[in-house]
Amino acid sequence: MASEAVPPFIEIRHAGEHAGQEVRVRGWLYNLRESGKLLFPILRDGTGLMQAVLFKKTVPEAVFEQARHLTQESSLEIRGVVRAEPRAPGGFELDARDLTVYDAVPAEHPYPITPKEHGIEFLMEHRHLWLRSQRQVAILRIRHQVIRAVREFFDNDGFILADAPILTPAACEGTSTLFEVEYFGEKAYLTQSGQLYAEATAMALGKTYCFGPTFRAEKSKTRRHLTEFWMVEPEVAFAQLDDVMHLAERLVAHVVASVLEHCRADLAALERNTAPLENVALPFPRITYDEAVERIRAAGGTMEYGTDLGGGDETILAQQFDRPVMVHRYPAKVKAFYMQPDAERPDLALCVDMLAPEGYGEIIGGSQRIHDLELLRARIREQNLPEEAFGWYLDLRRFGTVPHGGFGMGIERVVAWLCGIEHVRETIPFPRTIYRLFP
RNA sequence: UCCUCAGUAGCUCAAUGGCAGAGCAUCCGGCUGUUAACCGGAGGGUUGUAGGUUCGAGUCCUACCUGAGGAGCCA
Repeated sequence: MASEAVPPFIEIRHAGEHAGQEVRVRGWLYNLRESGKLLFPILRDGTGLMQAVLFKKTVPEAVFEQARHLTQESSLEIRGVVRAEPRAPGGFELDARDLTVYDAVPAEHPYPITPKEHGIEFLMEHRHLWLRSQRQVAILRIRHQVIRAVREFFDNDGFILADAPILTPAACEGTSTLFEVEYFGEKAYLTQSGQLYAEATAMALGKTYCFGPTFRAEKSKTRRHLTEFWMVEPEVAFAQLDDVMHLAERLVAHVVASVLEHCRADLAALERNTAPLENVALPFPRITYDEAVERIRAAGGTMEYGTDLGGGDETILAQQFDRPVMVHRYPAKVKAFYMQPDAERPDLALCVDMLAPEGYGEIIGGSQRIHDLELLRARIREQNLPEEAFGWYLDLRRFGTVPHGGFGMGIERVVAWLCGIEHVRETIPFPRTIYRLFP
């Protein structure tokens, strides 16, 4: 091998495998400390952080001078020898021989996000840069793992991915507000759920799921709401409410276990106490709506029977369990038109909400669907929904209808819970909230 | 939509109705092991906008704008 051979580029996460070797690392300057004739640049490459050491006498004079003036987030490449260093964060350090700058951030316009504190408005305004911080990187890695685990779960269980359209002709549920768009002279709406379409694909494929963005134009302004969020929605032919609940708890248990297995370092970076996550094992507790109301009242809540659970009620209830709890059989009148009534108590819907522990609220909502044609038509009329718009949906009950059911799981709420963070806005790269459409 | 709170240097925040300040960031200098390094120095302001009260307003009043927290609704 020629003595002039250029050393290979390595990712920082693999630095430990190259101890004693000369390598090149490229990335962005995370921080730079100076101590006389020593420079300590910390490089960030998306896979980790690594500190390099530049001695004034072991690198060319011009290189040292240039490095001394480097500003935060300048992009660069460092050639050097990897050395085990117990004091370094990753356990390894780079003894620099040379340093090449790709782009020096000008001092007149320094990188706005400094290592100190910032307010949320400023950070949101600079979301495109905020993503580079260690905390955001850790959250996005966990989001990636959640999505990977969800798809792995369904794919390994015989489900077929069959995505629903994002542009739709009418409301899936009459209640929520929709974003309206102009569609070649007609009105169209951004989907708020792929469920109705998933029912059609389930009749074709048996077990299906769709996974994509959904939109709600509600003026909700809380830590649990985005106007654009990602939802995974399985739908299963022949499934009844018990099957839906069992599927939901198996999915959540798998996702939690997968994140615990693959994201230890990221959870640690977020200072997430993983003990509550370790508890998440099957089976999850199941209580009826009636029991939930009793428990909430006994715990000092003031909810009225017959209404939906509020955010505070959910927290009171979830605090009584060490893992997610499933609340089933809500009063039919507070739930969607397509939910199958309980045969023994027709005023109740065969539905289930899963509440995450630690006050993270509802992460799953699902039900057994009405499969009887006449009952479904009656419900559509009762809710004053346009029957003609649901013609294709009613067809599913005209041609070999069977009991079926499914649920929707909000990815951002699951990620927020697993990360132990306050607000869902940090769980998606570019959040859309009622008052923010930028960047 | 409703309720509450906040807007002062690039950022995070101080300033009894009486001279607009500090830390970080940036620039200059010092230091051969720094860990949000440290030490010394410099530059940096139409106090969100428009009115009003007052001898005097960052501070009090009114309206508006922007943002945050919460409620309702939801995943």
